[in-house]
Amino acid sequence: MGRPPCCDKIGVKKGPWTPEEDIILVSYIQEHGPGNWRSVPTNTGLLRCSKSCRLRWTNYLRPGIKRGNFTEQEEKMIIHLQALLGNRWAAIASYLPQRTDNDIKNNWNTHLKKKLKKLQTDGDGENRDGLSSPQSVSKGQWERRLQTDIKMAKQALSEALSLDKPNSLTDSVEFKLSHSYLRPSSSQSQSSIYASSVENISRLIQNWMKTPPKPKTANSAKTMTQNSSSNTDGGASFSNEATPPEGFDSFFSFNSPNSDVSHDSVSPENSVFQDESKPDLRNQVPLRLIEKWLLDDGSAQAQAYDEEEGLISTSLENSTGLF
DNA sequence: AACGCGACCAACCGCCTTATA
DNA sequence: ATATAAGGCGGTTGGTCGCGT
Repeated sequence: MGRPPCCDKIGVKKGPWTPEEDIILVSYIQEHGPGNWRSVPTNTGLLRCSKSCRLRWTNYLRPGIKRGNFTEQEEKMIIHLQALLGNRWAAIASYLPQRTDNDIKNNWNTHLKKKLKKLQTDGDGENRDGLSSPQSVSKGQWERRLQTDIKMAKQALSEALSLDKPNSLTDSVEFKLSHSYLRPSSSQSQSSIYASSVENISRLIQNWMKTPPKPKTANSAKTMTQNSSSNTDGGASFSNEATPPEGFDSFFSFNSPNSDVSHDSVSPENSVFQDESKPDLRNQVPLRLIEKWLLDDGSAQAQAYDEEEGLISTSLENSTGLF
């Protein structure tokens, strides 16, 4: 037979999450780690299906998520990646570690699609800035995708072959960055990571108890989220009535104001979670590969790319006309 | 003040793939 | 090998908010 049944669909709550539910979920994940979503509703008493719990975690509660407006840099990157990968939001999100696929998808549907459309009508479909028009994108899209897939496969293979011996690849900056979470310092095992976060969450709960949200409200969660999304810093997600508890502050303070898309903004703790909920970067094309590809694709005049940030900075510079 | 409308976004839905008994 | 549930993903929906009239 198959697996045991997940969660019976009877009495499953739907709709916006309340702060209480959020805290329960976060506390549980702090203790047990993400994964095994099937057991989450039963173990926490949450009247939510496992799918809903997972979604809430990955799209909202997971540490390291940056909320609020997208930067130009991010938008440009999304546009390029969308042209490259199509509507594969999860894949696109893997290159924007602080953004969720849902976020990117929403941003695309509400902003970027219009921007591109406007650009297309304004520029009469002309390619002024090196950014591919939708037509030109679809024209060579499959060819490009194939090319990318081949590169991905090659890269994955070369990494797999070189895993056992340190070499130039493993010495590279991006390798260190994307693998740093695999080598936690001896003083910081995974369990201790969770433990420290448990402290945070308990403080969070204490503070939250002091200033409980107004009971009304199917909107309390919504209020939280809306406030947080208007906060371009991202991070803490409490309404103004309930001032951000200090625990929350430290727990969700992964996003420095200028840490837009950089990999190294991922803290070790963050990485532990991201390791679970984001695609493993080892299996992704290194950013630089995509970067180079985009450079080839978008603009022949772009020569160098930013070593520090690992972004598609230079090629994207060429599409500043968009914004 | 009331209404309409569009923008925004969290959450749901349904399908597909993967894992497991 | 097969059936079935979990997990993952993209598309869509529905509630809320802000702005203009």
